Amino acid sequence: MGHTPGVRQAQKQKTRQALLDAALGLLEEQSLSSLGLREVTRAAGVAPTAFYRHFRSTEDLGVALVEEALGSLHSMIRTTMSPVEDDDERIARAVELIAGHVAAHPAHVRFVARERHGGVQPVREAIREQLARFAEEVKAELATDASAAGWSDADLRMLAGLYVDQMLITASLFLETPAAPREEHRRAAATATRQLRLIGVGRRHWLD
Amino acid sequence: MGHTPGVRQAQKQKTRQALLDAALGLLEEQSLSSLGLREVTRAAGVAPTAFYRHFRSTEDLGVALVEEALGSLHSMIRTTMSPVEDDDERIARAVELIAGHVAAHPAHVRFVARERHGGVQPVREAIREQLARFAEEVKAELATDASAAGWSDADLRMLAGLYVDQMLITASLFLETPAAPREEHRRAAATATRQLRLIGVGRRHWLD
DNA sequence: TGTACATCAGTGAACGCGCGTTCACTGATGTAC
DNA sequence: TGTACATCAGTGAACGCGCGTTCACTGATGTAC
Repeated sequence: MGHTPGVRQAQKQKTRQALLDAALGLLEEQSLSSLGLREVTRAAGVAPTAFYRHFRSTEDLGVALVEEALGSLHSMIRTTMSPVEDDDERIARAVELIAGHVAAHPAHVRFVARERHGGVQPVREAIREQLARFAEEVKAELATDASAAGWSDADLRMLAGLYVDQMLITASLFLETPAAPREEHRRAAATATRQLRLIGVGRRHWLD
Repeated sequence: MGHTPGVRQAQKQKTRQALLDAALGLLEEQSLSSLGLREVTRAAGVAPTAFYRHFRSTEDLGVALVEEALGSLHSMIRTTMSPVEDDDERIARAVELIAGHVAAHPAHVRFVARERHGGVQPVREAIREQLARFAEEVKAELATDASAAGWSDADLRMLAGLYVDQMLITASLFLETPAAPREEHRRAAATATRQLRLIGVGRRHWLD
């Protein structure tokens, strides 16, 4: 491929992505703290020693996976949370959006759910930071809403945190309940909808 | 110790408990899926081969730990949830109760939070089953409450699930925020209180 | 454009180490009479 | 109570295996002139 500058870098990125993809696949059935370096390179089709050109350890790779996984969750949370939650139609759309995201990126969702409380401290910390950032954004959007008039800063923070947690709970629920058994999937969606509705009711009457 | 029957059995139980305790301690800083058999026996002070007299594998030990950990959570959930949640004083007591339980059994709480979505399927399943049982019990108690008149079965199930999830979220929050920095601990308690209050408000106006 | 040299992503052999599991055993505990 | 035998929780040696890490290397890519 001649003298084009960046070929080397592009190939390096490709290998790096192959390692991340291989690791994410392996993590569907185990935790990061038991993920082996050789296991990852074997699945990625490179020599074990190539790993060190990209990551210092599997922990380091885990932190990189957090960025990747929460990057994809990022857009979902914003879309889900930006409109008012109180309206039934909007709730239904939010639940569908979460279900769609889980169907599209099951491995990312599983990784975050698993490692949020997992055995690798730097990864837990990275997830905690990202989720705190999300909660901040949700809070900012809640604050612009008309129904937030009279809410204290702490109340808004609490509600934002509640929504972020609820979104993860809902995503986990869909993960445990794959689309295959349709009836179960519908029941999961119905439960998530009901829970968001109850939070919406509480929100509407918060200042009564 | 003479001819007293049961001495052998009692000593066996003692070793078994030593293995469980050692494992629980090691699991503060790693996941079950990376916990080693030799590691556990070393920490328990027995030969590696003694392990097999009690468990078939570390997975099997993990399932036993679920019983132990959720046995201790069991009583807490019942005490927390049995009275009406709407009253501020009751909410405050519930939050204190959770904080106290986390302070008393941090390793058990961490284990459940970690392995609920962890990499070991039989353990996830055992936790799922126990939490479903708790939710059933909470639902039954909610149903006896006067304020539950007019609630559908599905609504009660949803609310019970919401409370169980919320309790785990609160417990995790306290776990991440040890009592040491008093200010942080108070803020965690304040957040948990606010969230339960909002759920209570939603509950009171559910049938409006 | 061509040549000579530098860079560096990926290789493959080698290492020491701790792992899970097997096996025959030991000796305290339990049981039969 | 005493004796002879059975049970079985815990032992310790041994095994083959895959692990993470090191090292000197190779050869394609990049750069200087």
